[in-house]
Amino acid sequence: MIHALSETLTISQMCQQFSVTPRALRFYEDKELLAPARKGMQRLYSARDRARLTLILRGKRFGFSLEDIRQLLAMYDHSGSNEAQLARTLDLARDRLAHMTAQRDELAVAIADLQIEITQAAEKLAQLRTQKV
Amino acid sequence: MIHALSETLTISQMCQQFSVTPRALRFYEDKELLAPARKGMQRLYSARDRARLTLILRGKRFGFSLEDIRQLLAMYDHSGSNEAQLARTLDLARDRLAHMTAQRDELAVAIADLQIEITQAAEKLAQLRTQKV
DNA sequence: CGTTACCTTTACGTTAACGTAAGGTTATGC
DNA sequence: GCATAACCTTACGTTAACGTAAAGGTAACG
Repeated sequence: MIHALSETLTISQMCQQFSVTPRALRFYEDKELLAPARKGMQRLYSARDRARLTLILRGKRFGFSLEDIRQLLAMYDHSGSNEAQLARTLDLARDRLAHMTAQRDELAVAIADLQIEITQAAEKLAQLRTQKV
Repeated sequence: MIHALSETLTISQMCQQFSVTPRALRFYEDKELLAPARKGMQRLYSARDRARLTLILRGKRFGFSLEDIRQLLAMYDHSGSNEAQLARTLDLARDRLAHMTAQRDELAVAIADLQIEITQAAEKLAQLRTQKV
């Protein structure tokens, strides 16, 4: 059987792949964002753990707190298979989505602004250089 | 003369307009992100200060540190009117731009992912509700 | 059998970005 | 003329997200 995707990684292998420290991974576990399996004392990270870590790091880049991310992950788990849970979780997801689209829109504006600044600065620099000649 | 845009605001007026605390404004000043004028001891914030604060808060929403933002603001000042300064500043701006466009692209992916999750969750919820009937 | 590599836990230290409390100044209303 | 509001400075406290050091277990290698 081929099980490449279900292969499990040690903590140092994870650190290499994701460019994080062991301390960070243990910290995320402590905060209940990850829950790797154990072989004796040793942590073993599954494909699911890797997927979760991807989401964790992504969330961080978007300025979410670890607590925010923990809730998001709970949603990706659709952990509440009962109706009330699922409804609450869906609300939270829609909030996040609104937040992210707002962020995307603002980011577009910021990028445009910055591009204008860059163009102007580049022109000014070109002027300074031709004047020298 | 009409000078509505050059009117100056007190710290509490600033706090209202931008939904920040006085402590935050003083903190930003301490870190050299703002430098409002003074009338005696009292801070007076100009239109330029307001523009800078807008950029500060925007930067924060994008996960930049205050130190990052301080450098960005120095760029918006095009403070180095000498060639070397301007060139360095332009490099920094292009770095930021690259970072922001990367962030935008990743955000687009994340939004798409989340939308799929939401759709699936919504369907599941609908099922749960029709089953009840 | 020792040491090297990799893992573990516990626990105190650190940085950023403010919060909060204490104590003092200035303008305004009554 | 004094209290109230709005400002100020100084300084210690707090939270998040780890860093780092200490002390120890285990498996393989020579």
